[in-house]
Amino acid sequence: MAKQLKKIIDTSTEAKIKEAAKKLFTQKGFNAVKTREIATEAGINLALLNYYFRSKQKLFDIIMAENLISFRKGMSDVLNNEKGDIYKKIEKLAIYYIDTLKENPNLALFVINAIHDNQHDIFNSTEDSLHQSRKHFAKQFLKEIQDGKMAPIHPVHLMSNIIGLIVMPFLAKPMMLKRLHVSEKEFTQIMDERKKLIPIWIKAMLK
Amino acid sequence: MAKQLKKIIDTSTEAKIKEAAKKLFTQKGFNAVKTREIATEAGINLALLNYYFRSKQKLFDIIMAENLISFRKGMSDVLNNEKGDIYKKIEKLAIYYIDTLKENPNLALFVINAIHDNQHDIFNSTEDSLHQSRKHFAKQFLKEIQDGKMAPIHPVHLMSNIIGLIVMPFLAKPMMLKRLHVSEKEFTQIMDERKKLIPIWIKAMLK
DNA sequence: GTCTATATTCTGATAGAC
DNA sequence: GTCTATCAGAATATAGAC
Repeated sequence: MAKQLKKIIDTSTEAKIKEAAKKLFTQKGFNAVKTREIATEAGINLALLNYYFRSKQKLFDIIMAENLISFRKGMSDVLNNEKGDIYKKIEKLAIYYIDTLKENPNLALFVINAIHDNQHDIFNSTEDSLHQSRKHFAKQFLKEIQDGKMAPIHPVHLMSNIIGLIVMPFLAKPMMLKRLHVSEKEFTQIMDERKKLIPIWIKAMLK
Repeated sequence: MAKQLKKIIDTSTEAKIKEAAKKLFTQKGFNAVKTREIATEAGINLALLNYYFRSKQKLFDIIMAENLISFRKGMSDVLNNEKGDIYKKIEKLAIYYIDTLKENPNLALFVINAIHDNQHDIFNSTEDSLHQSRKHFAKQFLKEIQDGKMAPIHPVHLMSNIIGLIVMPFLAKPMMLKRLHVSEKEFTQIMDERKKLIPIWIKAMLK
């Protein structure tokens, strides 16, 4: 009880280290971040990092897990609980991820790198909720096709298109800003536009 | 003359190092790759790496440049030289990049990471050819909108959509294969399908 | 729990023999 | 050109005082 309360309002050293590590690891990846950097960013001594987390690797694993959970949470929530049709769900997905990535654009690259990193088997965690929600979404998808409302395409196409349209602008953001002479503020506005546009686009392209 | 011939048929130590470095750097990035690893992969001694390339950094810069050139070459060629309409160009782009990424799926992640890496200013090289070709493509794009053939959207939307649809499946490939139970062969087939589908999709969504 | 000082390992690079 | 041996510095991790 007291323990739980402590955790919630934790502004302790442990929390500070984790926060600093999260910021840096998400931004630059495992190898580019040095433990001294984390310590400085957290405003603590280097030795405390190992005192609380034993090793840099263990600290990273925790950050990795938390990032992935927050990245998946939206998908699980939307696909599972929303009663809407397939395009409504896509809109909810777009809203959730675009808002998340607006706050932390580096999260996209972090997750993509994690997907390619064989060291961490991030697909191991058999999250039943997410698995089930996907099944339901897949059913809706198949029904659309059977009813002749959607062109018969492979699920890989659908998923690639949804994820691609949502995530790619954030992955290519530095290029977009420089090459197309777009300001941060404009970029944010354009991303907000996409929340409405993406479901419309998906519907149009798969008709 | 003799020198040039030598370079073309080079299977020498220098070439072996470069090949090994290219493979590893493209796969894992600069920091994750250790010089000893490159030496082992190339089947040579560690000292030879510095003998031929002076430093790890210089070696990486060469690989980086070559990767970026091969990644841009397609864009420059297509946008510049092709006389087709905007959708024909998009199809040519899709064909070029999908074929390139089929051979080296890691290239996509490498370029994305390079885009985010402030250490290497990859936008500095003022390739006039590419710049000019973009201008022409931009004109075609604007004309489509003025003629009422295309919805009036920001260029960021268009570029995000084109790049997203082409590149995202390769970025998410490990996830796609595992989660959607797709084999390597199937994946390749699906990517080939996308060459024809992407221009059609873009046309449909932007009408 | 927190710090200073230090041990230990890793890593890029070089010297010098062949 | 290629190798072995080694250096110098960086980076992770720990010992031990407070």
